[in-house]
Amino acid sequence: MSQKVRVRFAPSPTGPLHIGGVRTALYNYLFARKTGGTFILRIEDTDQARFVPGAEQYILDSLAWLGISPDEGVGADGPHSPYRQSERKALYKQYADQLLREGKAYIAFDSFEELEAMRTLYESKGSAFQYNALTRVKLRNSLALSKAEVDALLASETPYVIRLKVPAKGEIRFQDSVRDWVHVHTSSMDDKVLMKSDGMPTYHLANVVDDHIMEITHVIRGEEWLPSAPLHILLYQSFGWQAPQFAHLPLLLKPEGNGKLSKRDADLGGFPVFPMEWTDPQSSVISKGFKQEGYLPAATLNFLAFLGWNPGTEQELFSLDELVDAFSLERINKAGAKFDVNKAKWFNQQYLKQSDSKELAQVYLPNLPAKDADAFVQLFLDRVTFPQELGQLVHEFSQKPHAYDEVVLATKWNLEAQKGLQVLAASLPTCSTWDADGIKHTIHVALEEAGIKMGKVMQMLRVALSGNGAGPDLMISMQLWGKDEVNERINAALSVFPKLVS
RNA sequence: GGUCCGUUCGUCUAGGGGUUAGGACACGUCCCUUUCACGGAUGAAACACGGGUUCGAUUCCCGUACGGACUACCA
Repeated sequence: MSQKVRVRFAPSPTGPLHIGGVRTALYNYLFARKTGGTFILRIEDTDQARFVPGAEQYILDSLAWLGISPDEGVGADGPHSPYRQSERKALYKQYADQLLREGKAYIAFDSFEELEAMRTLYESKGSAFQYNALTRVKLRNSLALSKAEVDALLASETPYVIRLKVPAKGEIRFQDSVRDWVHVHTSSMDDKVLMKSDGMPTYHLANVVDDHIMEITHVIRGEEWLPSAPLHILLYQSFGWQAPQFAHLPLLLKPEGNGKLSKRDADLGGFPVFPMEWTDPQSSVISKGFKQEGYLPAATLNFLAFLGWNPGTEQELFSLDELVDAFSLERINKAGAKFDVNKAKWFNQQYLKQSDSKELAQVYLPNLPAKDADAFVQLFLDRVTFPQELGQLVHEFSQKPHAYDEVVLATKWNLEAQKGLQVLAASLPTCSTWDADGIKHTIHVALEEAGIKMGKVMQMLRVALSGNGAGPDLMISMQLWGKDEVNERINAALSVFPKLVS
């Protein structure tokens, strides 16, 4: 297989893109970049009933936000246009007809109701109904019915589907990049519908036809597709095409308990499972998005990349380029990975700290003079997980305290502290150089002259100024508040504290 | 139920016939710091179970258990 690598991400526009889908897209992207191949986006909208307006644009926007946009496909165009399956409708019928002609598929007239009845019947007998070599002879299809009957049904425009005639005996095997050899007996597969009665192909047919036509070399998709992979192999064989290399990715599991990660888990856990915020067009319900929650694209990507893949080194922080460089299909794990918000937050923090403070200032503190904003960002950057916390922190910082830490007050407020604050109230206004060093010097000198230890006063000073017992560097904070504001706050505290404590 | 897939610290994982089973998140302790955060150090913490194969198995094989996915004219 020395041909050029072509991979595709093929979501269906049935709602917001799930974060597991984003990871699938990422792995496809990484593999394409790594191998110098092409990353294609194909929209699989063959289910007319589940179509959700806006979902396709959402997919495009999400990939763009993360910087993993397709090279070819919807939103990028390319030699195999169109890339929306609904617009390729006519194509699939030809291939289904080909199978029909060659006796590898057949027409089935069974209605939903009839099939449902079969299922309940089998269920009552404790087994599961399968449309296969054993049962098809007794059902309403072109294999069981006479030619005249079939023609009559066709003439009366009875709805029908086209089903694949799965051989009664045989074994399908393929070598998955993640799981190695997988084999399955055709007897356990059923005659899957290829063409639906509405004239649309099912996923199975459309995906195989398109992957072949679009010269896809590697199909990298979620593990939920593993059970139908043998069917797809069988289709490739039926057409006489070479099947692409498959790689079935481990599932993303819910953080608590077991099972596939769902939107419900996200709501419960208070974290997003969608890359961007999504408003359901029907219910207007809003779902959280990584973007809006304050996750940086690079952090999101890094976090996602490590859910099911690992470079084998001890490096944890990887830029997109580094991920591309380190990525390989062989290092993808087999077992499902639980989604851990803590880890996601940690990644975000790491990337946030590496961010340019001026840029953050511009985006998150747009109303402040650039110089101040930058100083604030530097003061608070170590203490936030998400950038939007910066705005909140700065807002609180610039407000006069409306409450004072009671615990600190109760334990640290005494005559010595009071005297210390009085000393500072008197000496700080004389500070000639109002910057962190100058302030520190002034405080040192004043307290030393008064014979008071720093430790006895400093936390009270912090409470007096901010109301809080803990916070960022006090000297820099004071510099940012400015001399007048600091004095006001100290004097206010001096008049309030005695009352609060008594 | 059937088919398929999986199982190393709580979580993400490295490793792979002989290791003190390594790292990261979270957690504990200590250091740094006037405080908190950051950072640094350190601790507790894992090979699901049972059989083989082997001088030796967490690693290979087979079972069992547990978990998951799929089982639609959905993808």
